[in-house]
This record gives sequence, structure tokens and C-alpha cells, in this order.
Amino acid sequence: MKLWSQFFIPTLKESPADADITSHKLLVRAGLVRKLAGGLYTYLPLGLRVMRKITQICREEIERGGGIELEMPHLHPVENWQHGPRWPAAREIMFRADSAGDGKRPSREPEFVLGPTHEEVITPLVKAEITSYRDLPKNFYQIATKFRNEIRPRYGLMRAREFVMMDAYSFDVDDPHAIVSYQRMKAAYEAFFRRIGAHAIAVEADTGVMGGSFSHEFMVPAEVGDDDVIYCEASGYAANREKATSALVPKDLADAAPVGATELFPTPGIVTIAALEAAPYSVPADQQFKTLVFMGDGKPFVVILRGGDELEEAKLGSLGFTLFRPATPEEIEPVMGARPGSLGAVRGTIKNAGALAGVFADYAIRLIGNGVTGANQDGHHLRNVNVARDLAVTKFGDFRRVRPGEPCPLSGQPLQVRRGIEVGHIFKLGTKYSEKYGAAYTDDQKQSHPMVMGCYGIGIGRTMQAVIEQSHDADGIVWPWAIAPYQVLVCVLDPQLPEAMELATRLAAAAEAAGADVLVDDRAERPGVKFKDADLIGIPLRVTIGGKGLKEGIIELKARTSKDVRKVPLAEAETQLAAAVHSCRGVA
RNA sequence: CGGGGCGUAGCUUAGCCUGGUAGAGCGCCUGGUUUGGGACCAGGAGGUCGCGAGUUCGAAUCUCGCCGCCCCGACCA
Repeated sequence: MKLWSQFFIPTLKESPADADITSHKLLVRAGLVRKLAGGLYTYLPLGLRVMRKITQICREEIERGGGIELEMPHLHPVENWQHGPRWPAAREIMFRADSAGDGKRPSREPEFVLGPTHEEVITPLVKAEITSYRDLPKNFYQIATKFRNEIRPRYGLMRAREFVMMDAYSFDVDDPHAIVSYQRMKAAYEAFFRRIGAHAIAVEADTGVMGGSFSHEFMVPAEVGDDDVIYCEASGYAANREKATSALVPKDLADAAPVGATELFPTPGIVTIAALEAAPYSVPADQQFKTLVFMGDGKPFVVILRGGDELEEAKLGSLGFTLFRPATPEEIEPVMGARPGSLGAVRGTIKNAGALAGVFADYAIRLIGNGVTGANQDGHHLRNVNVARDLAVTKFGDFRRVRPGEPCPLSGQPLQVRRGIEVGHIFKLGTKYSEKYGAAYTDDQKQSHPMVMGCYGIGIGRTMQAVIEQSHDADGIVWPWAIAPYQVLVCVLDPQLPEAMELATRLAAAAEAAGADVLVDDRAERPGVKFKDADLIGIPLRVTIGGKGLKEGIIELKARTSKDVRKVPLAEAETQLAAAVHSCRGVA
């Protein structure tokens, strides 16, 4: 039992000026966190208790899923990263931690970096320690602070620069076994989110810079989320916008026949899809080819989409470039022969086709059949361009962004979209890291193979905030039992009465014996203040002891989720409180 | 990194346009009255007006630079 007067819960009546989403305001108002600087937060005692409860449940479920806990350094020698597969992309978001000005190194590269995640540490460890198939599978995890120099920290703990994350790494002998490890972790995640009272759904996700073959994100649906989830209720299909596909292009679609020879026509000053849609040209957007040029690891490449479609840049990750970005007009002109607005990929019109790393076409352009595209001469376009006959396509792929309403790839029903907060992510990594670091094992035929890896993350602080986002009311937080900082609040309205405090102590003991953490509000505050604070900090079960009630011989029980107050005779107070605690624990 | 906004007491903020005394509410301290949903009265403490230059007799207020914070976009392991 903890006495409020001897604890530290700095609640606020007013919302801080720099918070604008509910969960962020409540984190601060309920005295859970305080900001040090952008994206950097102190966990106050109450917030720390919630974090601890979440990490403990996480630990239990990951262990159940086969995880073995260890703890790796936060400070990494930069060499570990330089030798890894994603140094160019990762260095941008890493904080550097130079040893204090010893002048021994050029200042361009740090000696150490603060770890944003730990593939670069765990893989060399496993390479050194595990060499036999007999020692596999293994799944190592830790719950530790991570550092990422987010371009834009925001929404409190939602996107912080320093944050607590559970990260796990599985090592298996082959793909089928790796999939088993992956499925076990997926089940562990589902159990974890269920136990803490968060409604999280698994959605197919893009693998991004991580690489790897497939992955799921765990999303808590919320309007303030950073990500769009595309889903179909009929089939259960759910995917991150970056990954989502639709059945827009029929699988059995035949190539359209040419309608005539390609024909050059002047389009002075026309550099947008919309302008070509207007009179006098009147070419519908989806009869135009949109031609984009990117730089991938220093070489230009071309992406072709339908005029009305948008590129989903994340999908370009499947092309295998380590780093890519849109090309500048200055980079485009020498290769294509024209500036953006007049670009196309018709064979023979590209000025220096040899310089290209490839021409990648979205499947949906096959729906165009014959259309209009830039001629690679400023102010000119080509019509009667036939997809199969005329375009210099290296490879078709899915590069477009799906729109709500398009047919679900599984059921054909219209897809829907909603916002969500990403609280966890699981990847089947494959051998990208094990090959790079030489993490291999010897099988029973004395053959060496790279280990097949998976990696898994859960944002602990973000999960805490996501729970607040989906579990609050006008008065404050409504904590699920399992992660409430305290589960029972004994509200002593007249703490100066010795019999009131004596009763509070007895009831607290009874609740603790029943398995609850108990906070006793013994402050010399008016009742209104205590009730408002109680609602704000969201303790699931409230026991009220007042001078009036004592005279009547009753105490009161109230659930945070309900308006109903139950009056309980003093003689039954301990047993009824214990029964209420048991019933809450059962539900949770 | 681009666009926009904001920095005044622990918190929320007024004042700035039109230069001249820095104000309120909450919180805090003292005393009193209260005491079941953020009480009331009286008194009090608390401010380099983000930092630095400049203009001016005089700058919270006008100008420039810097820093910090928030929002939108881009980005996001």
C-alpha cells in the first residue's frame, strides 16, 4: 500500500500547451510523464509503474513464445554498423556518441553510436557463439531503451527520440523453421496485447529498410495514428497502406492489341497529367502513362504508372536499391532527353537508355492498353503507345498506392481505410544479416548454411499511450486492470479521523491479499479534488471512506468504468472488496 | 529539410497592431471560514517578458540574427 501524501503524482487541471492529442494531454495531466525536450520524457513514478507492468507482461509472453532474455549495450561501436547491410540508410537517424574530444579521430565519423535497434549487435554475437544446428533455434530478446533521431518527434511518447522497446531476434536453420518462430512470436504478440487490454490487429506490412520477406504490423486503431490500414471485413484482409494491394488488375488480363502506329504530337507548355486531361487534348488521366525518374544507389531508374495513380514509394523497396530518391530535373534531362512533364519510356526515345538501372512498370498500366506518354522532347507527347509493343519495360511490379473502394485481393469486396497506431512489428528477415555478418551453422551433413533470421519489436511507451488513446473518457484515463499503476484507490475523505485511516489500512490489506496494488489517498484535500484526481489517473476500483459513511456504517465501492456507487456495510467491507478485486482480475 | 504558428511567474495565458507602470486565473505560502465532485475571504511570495544585437530619450511591444517548442508536409527499422 502506498500513501498518496508520501508519493508523487503531480496532476494538472489544465492541459499543457504543447500537447494536442488526448492521450498526450492525459499522460501529462495524470502525472505520468514530464517532457525534458522534444521527444525526451521523464517517466514519473506513476508512469514508471505502468511501464513496468507492461514490460513484465511482455516479458512473460515473449518467454512463452520461446524468447530468451539478455541485454545488449546502448552504445555501439560504429564499425558494427559500417559492416552491416543498412549503414547508409541507418546513419541518418542515429545519434552519434563521440568520446570526449580526444582528437584521435576525424570528427566526420563518430566512434560510437547510440543503438536505434540491435541486429548489428546480436548477429555478430550469434556468429561467434553458435555454430551448430544442434544449438538452433534460438530467439534472444531484451527490453531496453532505443535512440532514434526522429526527423519529427511528436505526440508525446508516440514518436520519441528515446524510447523503450522490446526487441527480439530469432535464428533458425531454414525457412520453414523460421516461419515457425515467426508464428510463435505472432501468437505471443496477440497474447500480449490481449492481456494488457489493448485492441491491436495484425496487418500485413512493408519490410522497409529492414529487408526481409514478409512482416506484420500490430496496429491499435485510432484517429491520431500515423498509418493508414487498408482492410476488408469480408475476408479479414488487412495491410499497411505501404504494402496494400488490390485486385484492380485482373490476373487473366490479356495484353491489349495496338491501335495504330505511335504518333508524335506537340503539347507546348503541357507538363502535368491534369493539363493533358483538359481540352483541347482531352486525354483521361488513366489513358496517360506517368513516367517518374528516381536515383537508386547513384543510378537513375524509371517508374511508369497510370496517370491517375499515385506512386507508393515504399513499394520501390522491392527493387533492391539500398537508397533511392526522386531524381532532380538536372539529373533527368541528360538521361531522358527532356525535363519532367515530357518524359516517357517508349523504346528508342530515351536519350541515354544505357545509363538506366531499369524501367519498372506498375501492373495497372496494362489496363491502359494504348495511351499517351511524353516523347522525351520538351513540349511533345506520343499517342497510340501500346504497352506490350512500345514500352521499354524491364520488369512489371506493384508500385501504386491502393485507394479505398478498390476490390479486395481476397474477396473482391471494396477495401476500406482507417488510421492506426503502430505498436509492434514482426519481420521474417531471411539471411540478409546472417550472410553479411557470416552467422552460419554446420548441419548434420557437415554443410555450412547462413542462419535464417526474424526480428520483432514492441514499442512499450507507445503501447502505453495507445491504450490511453483508446481507453479514456471526459474525466481522464480508464486503465485496464492489468496495467493500471494501482488497481485500487482508497479515497479517505477525512484522513484526520484516526478510525478512517485505520479502516483504510485494513481495506488496503484486504485488497492486497486479493492481489491488487493499492494506493491510499490520505491527502488533506477537499472531496471534489480527490474524486477529480481519482478519475484523472484512472484507477479501476475506488473505495471511498467518508465521515458520513462511517456514521452510517458503510463504505462505498465504485468502478472507474461505471457511474454506479455501491454502498457496503462495514462488516462486509473487506470481503466485498476482496470479491470485487477477484472479479476484476478474472476479467483482465 | 520546406511551409506556418508560438516563446511573458511552476501551469494556462492577457498585454505586442498603435513603444513609456508587466496583469489575470490556476498552483504555492500565512491566517480565517468551509468540508461528498477541482470552495470562499484576507494577506503574501514568485518575472533576465527565450537569447543576442540594433533602432529609440525609452523596447515584452519595432528590426535583424540565433535558439527552443508546436502544427502541416516530406521522412519514418
